[in-house]
Amino acid sequence: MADRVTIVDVAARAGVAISSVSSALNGRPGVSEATRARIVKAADELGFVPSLRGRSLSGKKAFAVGLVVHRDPDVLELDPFFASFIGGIESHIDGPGFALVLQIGSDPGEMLDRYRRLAADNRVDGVFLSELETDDPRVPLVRELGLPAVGINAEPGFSMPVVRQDHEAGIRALVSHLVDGGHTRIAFVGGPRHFIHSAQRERAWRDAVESHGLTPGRFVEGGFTYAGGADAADTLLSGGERPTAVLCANDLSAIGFMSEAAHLGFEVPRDISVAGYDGIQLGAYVHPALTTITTSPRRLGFEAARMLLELIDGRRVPDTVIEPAELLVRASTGPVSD
Amino acid sequence: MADRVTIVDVAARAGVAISSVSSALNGRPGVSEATRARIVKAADELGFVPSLRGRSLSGKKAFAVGLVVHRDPDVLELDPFFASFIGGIESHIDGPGFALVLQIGSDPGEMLDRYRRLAADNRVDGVFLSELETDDPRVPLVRELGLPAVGINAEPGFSMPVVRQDHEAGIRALVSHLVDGGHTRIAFVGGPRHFIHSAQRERAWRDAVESHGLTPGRFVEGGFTYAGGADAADTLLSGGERPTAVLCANDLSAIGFMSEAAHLGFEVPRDISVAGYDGIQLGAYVHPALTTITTSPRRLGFEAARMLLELIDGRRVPDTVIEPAELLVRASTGPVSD
DNA sequence: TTGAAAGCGCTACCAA
DNA sequence: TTGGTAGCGCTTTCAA
Repeated sequence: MADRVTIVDVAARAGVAISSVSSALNGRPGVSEATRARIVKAADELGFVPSLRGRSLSGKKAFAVGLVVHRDPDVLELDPFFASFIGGIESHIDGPGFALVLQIGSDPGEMLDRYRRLAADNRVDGVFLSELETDDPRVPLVRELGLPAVGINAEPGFSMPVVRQDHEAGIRALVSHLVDGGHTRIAFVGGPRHFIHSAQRERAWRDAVESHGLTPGRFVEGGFTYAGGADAADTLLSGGERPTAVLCANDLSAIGFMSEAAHLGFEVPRDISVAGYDGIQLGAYVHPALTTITTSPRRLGFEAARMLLELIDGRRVPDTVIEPAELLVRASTGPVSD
Repeated sequence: MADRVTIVDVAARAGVAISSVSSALNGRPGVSEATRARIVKAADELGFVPSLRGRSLSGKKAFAVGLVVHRDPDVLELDPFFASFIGGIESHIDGPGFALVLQIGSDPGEMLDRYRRLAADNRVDGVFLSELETDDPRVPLVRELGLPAVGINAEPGFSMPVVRQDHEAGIRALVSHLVDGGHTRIAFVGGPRHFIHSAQRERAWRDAVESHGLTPGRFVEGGFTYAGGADAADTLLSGGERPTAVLCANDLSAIGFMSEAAHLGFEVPRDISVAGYDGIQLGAYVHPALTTITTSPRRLGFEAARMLLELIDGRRVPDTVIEPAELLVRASTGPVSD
């Protein structure tokens, strides 16, 4: 490995001072066009790449952003969100030369410490807060740490900049689709209620059903997992008043629900319509193909990154709303048959 | 945010030179016990956290390792490997104060550039190379860049340190289990052949089947995906000589295979036994529960991290072999019935 | 417009 | 055993 080319080498080659090189290469004023051109040429010839470390040390920036995923790897295994979300983040931060520091952990206590260490080490210039919970302790923490942060899918009026994808329209469209099909008993398989996005979906379901003059059906917690969805099927399909349709808070629990329903001898959608939320690939392949509401994690990641980099630059950023999640009707929902 | 506490502050408080502080806090010799104690006390009282940047700049280390996932986020969506693998990496690097820089990308050309940039920026001190392919261009690249690297599941005798989990024993056990059940036509649904781990599994299947004096059944490419597994079912179950058992190169394609088989009117395992490879959670919940070979991505991550940090420290490390992948018999395989 | 020099926070070397 | 100091590579201020 050849010795690293430094700003000193460039300055020497261009016959100028290093400060001029710095100014020229960073597009700062105070350098004549001729000099700038000469410096750029020298830098090119030498293959100069500014040292991140030098820049960090003097500029007090890490040129990195952090994402702490608070989730057990086993549960994460089937999660459709993060891979795309991270892809979206990177598609934005790459240009400005930022990198993503990722941490995965399941211990709740330790999680806050991870943010503390990221901040103490100046490892990152800002963080993303996803899977927000009500009274999420990370919110006061990042504030205390002075760590720029962007929240994902929090409520409007949240105490930090937020990027959000509207869920209500999609759920409303789904419920309308079901009501149009003659459904009156529409149940809900929710995620853990302490998650904001979980609660949001439940509320949207209630509101949408009520807006049609109906009473919301039964609610069962499905924990966002395949097994939880299957358990919910056991519960909802055994009891007396069976729903004719069920909306699950995510696709994975909907697929678990369908599988268990089939196992119990019910046919989807003839005996019960099932819908999910997320729009994961798998939903297109299961039998019957899953009706769902398609979200845009990649887009959320991209916008979150854009906002975070602006925050880091010291600018104020308004909340961002991306295109709403959309209803995608496939084969797992249909009209009531009796 | 209060001003950062620096080594200068600690030195002032302890009434010593900063060089002594550095030595004392880094456990280097040349400091008396009394002085060391005084310095530690001062550092504690001040809440001193050494600046990563300062250390990086002067020590020429980034205190970070990199993982570039070369995969389309949509495909990654259901991948069981990376979340656990990353969890394993972190459980080791946390202590030494390293962080993980993650990049996800699907563009093959761009991927090599990512490694180049990670190296040029000195963003990381080393990288993990997973999902190795035959003649993988990353291998010469990291060598050229002088970037320490650890390979995951490559062949013995690979040109860089490797951590490996034996797959042969598990596949042999599975094939024995099938042969014991009277199966003679055992097909294989493979992953893309350019992947080393994919080719390994295929070869192990061939060897195991032949070791029982049988001829390997048909081979179909399932692309490691649910849809690919389903397509493979279409192919294998329609033709004349149907296999009585099929081994899929990963669980996801096995689950797709089972789903499509059911859809085509076949019952698993009565009409055909199906087995996967990986041991993902989902396999426990599908109907029938999937027989599979359980791998240890978390353990691979942990060992890979340990090796990489040693490499970074300039030590030579021998290849590591973790406990072999194990056969887990569930309900999707059974004796031949006719 | 240009250049010199002072940091940024740390490590490591060399003298005292 | 201690302390002083020269880097590490850059940004930024201040003179020239």
